[in-house]
Amino acid sequence: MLEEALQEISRGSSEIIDNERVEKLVKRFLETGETYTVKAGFDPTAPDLHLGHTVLLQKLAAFQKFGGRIQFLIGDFTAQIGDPTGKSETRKQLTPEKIKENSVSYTEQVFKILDREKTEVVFNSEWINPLGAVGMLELTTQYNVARMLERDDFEKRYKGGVPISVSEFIYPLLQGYDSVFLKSDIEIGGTDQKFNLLMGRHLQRAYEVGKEQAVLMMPILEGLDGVQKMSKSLNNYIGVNDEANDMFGKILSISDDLMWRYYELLSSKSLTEIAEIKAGVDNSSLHPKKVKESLALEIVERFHSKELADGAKIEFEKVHAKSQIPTDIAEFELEGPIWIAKALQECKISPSTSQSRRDIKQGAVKIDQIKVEDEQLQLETGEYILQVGKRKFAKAKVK
RNA sequence: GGUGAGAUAGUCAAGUGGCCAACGACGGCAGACUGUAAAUCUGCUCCCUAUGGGUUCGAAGGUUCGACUCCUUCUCUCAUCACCA
Repeated sequence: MLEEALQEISRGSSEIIDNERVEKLVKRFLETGETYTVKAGFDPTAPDLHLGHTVLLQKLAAFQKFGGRIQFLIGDFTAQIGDPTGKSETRKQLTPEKIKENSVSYTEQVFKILDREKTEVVFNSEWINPLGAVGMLELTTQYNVARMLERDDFEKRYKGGVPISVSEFIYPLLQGYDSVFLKSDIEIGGTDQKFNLLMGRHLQRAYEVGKEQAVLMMPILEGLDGVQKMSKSLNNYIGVNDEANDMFGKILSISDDLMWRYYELLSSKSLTEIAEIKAGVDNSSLHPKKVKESLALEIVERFHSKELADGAKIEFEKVHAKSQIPTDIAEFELEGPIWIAKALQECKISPSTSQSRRDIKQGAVKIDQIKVEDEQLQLETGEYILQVGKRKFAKAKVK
C-alpha cells in the first residue's frame, strides 16, 4: 500500500526535494490517519484553466487520496506584483472584484478534479496585507541580493543588462512567506517555480516554523505544438471548459511523441499500463491513432461525461474519417443574392473577402460538398452548407 | 540631465527618393500525402467583386511631380555618461 501510494505521488514529477519527509507523512497517514497539508499557489489573473494546470491539480488529487489536505492558494496579493518567472511584463492591476470573480470561476473548474471536502481555498492578501511595512521589512532581511541573483533568470537578466525591478525580488519572498503562514508540509509547483518553492523552505527555517516543507515539482506540459509550454497566450492549449468535440479533436491533433507525454502527465492509467501500450505501438500490434483516441476519450470523459466523450468520437469519425458534415454547425441568415466570398465572411469562416478569394482559388471552398470553381459565384435563395478547408463549416440561409 | 541608437505587417527583420503592399525568416491558412499525427513538398499570407482601387512602414506637419526613405516637432523604447537622495 505504501509503495503504491508513493509511486502514485511521485509519478511524472521532475524533482522532489526532501522525499524522505513526503514518505514519512504518507506513511504516518496510512498508519494513524493523521493528515498533512499540501500547498499549491495559483495566479488569479487568467481564470481559464487548461490541461497544463491540471497536471498540478491531478497531483494534488493524488495527495488527497493519501492524507493530504490541500491549501489551494489564490495569489491575489502577489498577482499585483507579477511573477518574474519567465517573461517580465508589468501586470495589469486587477480590481478586487475581478479577482473575486476570477477565483470563483477558478474554483468551479478546479473541483472537477479536486475533492472539495479536502480542500481549503485561501487568499494570500489575507495575511500579507496585515504584514505592514514593518513585517515586510523584516521579511526582506531574511534574504540577500547575492543569493537572489543566483536564481537563473535573474542572473541572466542581470548579466545581460535587462532590468530587474526590486518588486520582483519581493515576489519570491512573499510566496515563501505564504508557506510560513500556512505552515505547509509540502508545496507543489512547476519546475519553473523551483526558486520560489525553495524560498518557502528557507523562510520556514528563518521564521522558526518548526518544519521545512518538502517540495514536489511537476514538469511543464507542452502545448499542442509540442514545443512551447501550454498557455492561453500562445493559443496552443486545451481548456478544461472546451466543448467535448473540440477537446477530442485537439487531443487527436497532437503528435505521436507528445501523446506519450500527455499519457504520463494526464492519464490516470498506471505507468505499467502505459508502458504496455507503448510496447504495443512499438511492435505495431496497436495503432497509434487508436491509442490516441483512448487518451482523448479518457480526458474528455473527465471534464464532461462518458456520453459526450463517446459522442465526440463518433462525431470526429463522421467529420474526418468519412468526411461528412458535422451535426452542429452555426447558422447564418443572409440577404441574397450574395457573392460567395462575402457569404463566407458573413458566416465567420473567412476573415475577409480577399481571404475567401484566395481560398477559392486554392480549391479550399465547398458548397454542399462540391468544390467551388467560380470565384464570382452568387448564392441565390436557399440553404447551403459552406465549408472552408477541412474544419470550418457554416450553414447559410439565403433569403 | 548630457550623449548616442532605434521605432517597418501576428513576431523577428530587410529596405535609406520612384522598380514597395514593402526581400527574407518564423508563425498562420490552404492544397498534396496521411491517422485532421509528425515529417515532407506546393501555394497563399493588409482591405475592397480586383490585370483596377483604397489604406499602410511610431504620431503630426513640411519639402517634392513622387517619400518607408529627406527636413521639423512630438511620443515611446534602448544603450551610455553624469548627478542627486
